[in-house]
Amino acid sequence: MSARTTRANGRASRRQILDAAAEIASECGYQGTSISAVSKRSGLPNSSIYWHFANKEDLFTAIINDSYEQWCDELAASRNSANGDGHNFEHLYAKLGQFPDFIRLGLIMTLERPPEGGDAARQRFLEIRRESLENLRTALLSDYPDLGEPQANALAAMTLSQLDGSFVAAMAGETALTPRVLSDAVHTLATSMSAGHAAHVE
Amino acid sequence: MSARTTRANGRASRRQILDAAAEIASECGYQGTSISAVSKRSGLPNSSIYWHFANKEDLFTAIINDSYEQWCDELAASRNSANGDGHNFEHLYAKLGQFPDFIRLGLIMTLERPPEGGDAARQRFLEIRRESLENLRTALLSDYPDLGEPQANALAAMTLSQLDGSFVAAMAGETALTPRVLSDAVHTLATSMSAGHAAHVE
DNA sequence: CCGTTATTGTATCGCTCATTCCAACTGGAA
DNA sequence: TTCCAGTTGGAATGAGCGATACAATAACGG
Repeated sequence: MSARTTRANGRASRRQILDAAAEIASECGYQGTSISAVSKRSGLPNSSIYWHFANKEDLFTAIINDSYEQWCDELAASRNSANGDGHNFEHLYAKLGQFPDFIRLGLIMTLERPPEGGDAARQRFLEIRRESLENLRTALLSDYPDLGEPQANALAAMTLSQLDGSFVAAMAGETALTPRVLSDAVHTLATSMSAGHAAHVE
Repeated sequence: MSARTTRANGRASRRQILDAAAEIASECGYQGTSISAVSKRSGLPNSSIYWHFANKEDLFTAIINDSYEQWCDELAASRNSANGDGHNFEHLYAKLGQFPDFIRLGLIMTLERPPEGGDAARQRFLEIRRESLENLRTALLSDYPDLGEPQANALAAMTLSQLDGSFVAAMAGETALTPRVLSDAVHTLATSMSAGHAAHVE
């Protein structure tokens, strides 16, 4: 009489599809990822993909959500295992250096015009971005209490875009930006913008 | 007896194709741009495109070169008309805010895996990036002579990636990053990394 | 005028795309 | 055993892709 439990095989297949699709999508973007390629890499037929996901757009939304969730879990785990003290930007930069799938895919989708007839996946990524921006803002205000509201907003935006930019730089094969250099820069700007240096943002 | 002058119509057509292709490509990326779409927007038939360019890859290389050249000309012109004094990062940031086609397209192509069988267009964009990085480096050293070589390298890389990142931020609809804020940040970092503050880069 | 060359128009190829259809199989519930 | 929902196999569909072939035109030099 209990609610029918979902078939174990079904969940496993969904996972296989998501893993395969995330790999391909983060390399090839939305337009460059074909359903048949996902089918081939996941080992499951075309029809299984369309049984688990309504269409390509729905699959991509799921990829972003799933990959983001995985990355958040990893971040939390590694933060707990290491020094559990306060916010550590160097740690964040280092973790991003592992190129989580959802960021590469999300950046491509941010830059590309959304496919006509639905842009749920892109919107979901932008939502994650806004959440991250807010997290950065509060983290900065907590680490640098002398920072004013407008300065914190500007610095959070700059930090996020610096993260995006260093991701691009890594993809371009440039190597000058280490996590250390980047986190030091945030510190320099934060202290400079605190207190008497308000001229940075009017 | 003079070398046969190229037909006027030919050059005009090439220009129409490049303009149409640049618009579409910067919005849709490599995979998302179809030859027939370029044909439709440029008003010229399919065969004309393949007469002017060897294939899709060749067309994209031409787009990047052409759009980059146009942008450089505009930058130089507006720099001459305004204050012709030294390097002005705020001016550069403002000019980039006009979203030149080659950057949006170049960023997409940097993030996407190159299409198999040739990645000339992407390589050309990466070459432009390296040139820009070098230009930034010498500009920084000229504006801040106390900056050491390694500091200038790191700061140039950070500035370039900051440019990329703020481009992404603009595409994501975020508005906190003004040219003024960004150029002030470069100044803060440059002065902080000059002279006695060498701890930033070891 | 002619002939040559540059460019366009149209049709077509073989292929892959996203999506759909449906028959087959699977495993628990009745 | 029977039944049925969940899931897979595999083929089909219609559209669009990049690219090519080739006749038709347009402009120029002679």
